Amino acid sequence: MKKLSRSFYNRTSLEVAPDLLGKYLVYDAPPQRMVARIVETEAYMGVTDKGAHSYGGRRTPRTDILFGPPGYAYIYQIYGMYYCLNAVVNAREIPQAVLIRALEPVQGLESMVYNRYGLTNDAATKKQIANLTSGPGKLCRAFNLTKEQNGLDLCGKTLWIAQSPNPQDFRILTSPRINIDYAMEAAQYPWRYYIEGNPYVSRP
DNA sequence: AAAATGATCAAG
DNA sequence: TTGATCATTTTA
Repeated sequence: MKKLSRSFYNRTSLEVAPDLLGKYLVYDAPPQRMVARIVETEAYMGVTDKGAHSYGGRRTPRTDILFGPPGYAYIYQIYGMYYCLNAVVNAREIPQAVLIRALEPVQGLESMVYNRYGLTNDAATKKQIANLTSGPGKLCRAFNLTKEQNGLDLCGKTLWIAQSPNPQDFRILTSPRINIDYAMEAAQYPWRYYIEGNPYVSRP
C-alpha cells in the first residue's frame, strides 16, 4: 500500500476531503498495526469558513498547526472526553483541514476492540463491532489517538494514510456537516462526504 | 432527551 | 481569572 505524499495534502480541503474516501488510515502502534478504510470526511475551509477552528485567521496554541505545512495530524479534544482526528491540508498560512469522521476496520481489530471496550475480540458483540469506528470520537478511541499524537507527520512512519489496493468502486454522497449549528450559513454547505451504503458511516 | 466532562479561549 | 462553549457518545 502506497503512502500518500505531501503533495496529496497540498490542495484545498474541498478537494482533499472526497479524495480521502476509500483510502486507508494506518497507525503503527505496538503491539499491533491498525488499518482502517476512510468512509466519511468533512472539509473545513479555514479563514472564510465559519465552521472552522481557524475561521477569521484565529491563531491560538491549538490551531497553530493548521497554519503549518500540509500532511500533519491535527488532533483536538472535544466535549472534555473525546478526540477528533484531522489531516492538515493546503499550504502554509492557509489553515485548512479535513476531519476524519468514520472508518471501516481492516486490520488490527483486536487492538481496536481492546482500546474501545477493554474486551478481547471474541467477547465483543456484533453490535459493538459495528459501533467501533462509526464516528470521529469513536475512531480516535479505537486507534488510541489523543493529544499525544497531535502534530504527527502523516508522511512519517507512525501514522499515515495509504492508497487503496482496490479500485474505487463506490459512490460518494454529500450532506451538510454535523454539529456545527453555530456556523450560520456555512452550516448548510454540503461539505460532508461519505461512501454510499457503508455501514460504518456515522449517520446516513 | 439529557448527562458526562474538561480543555480552550475571549472577555474582563 | 472566569465562564461559556464545544467538528461527541452513551444511556435512558
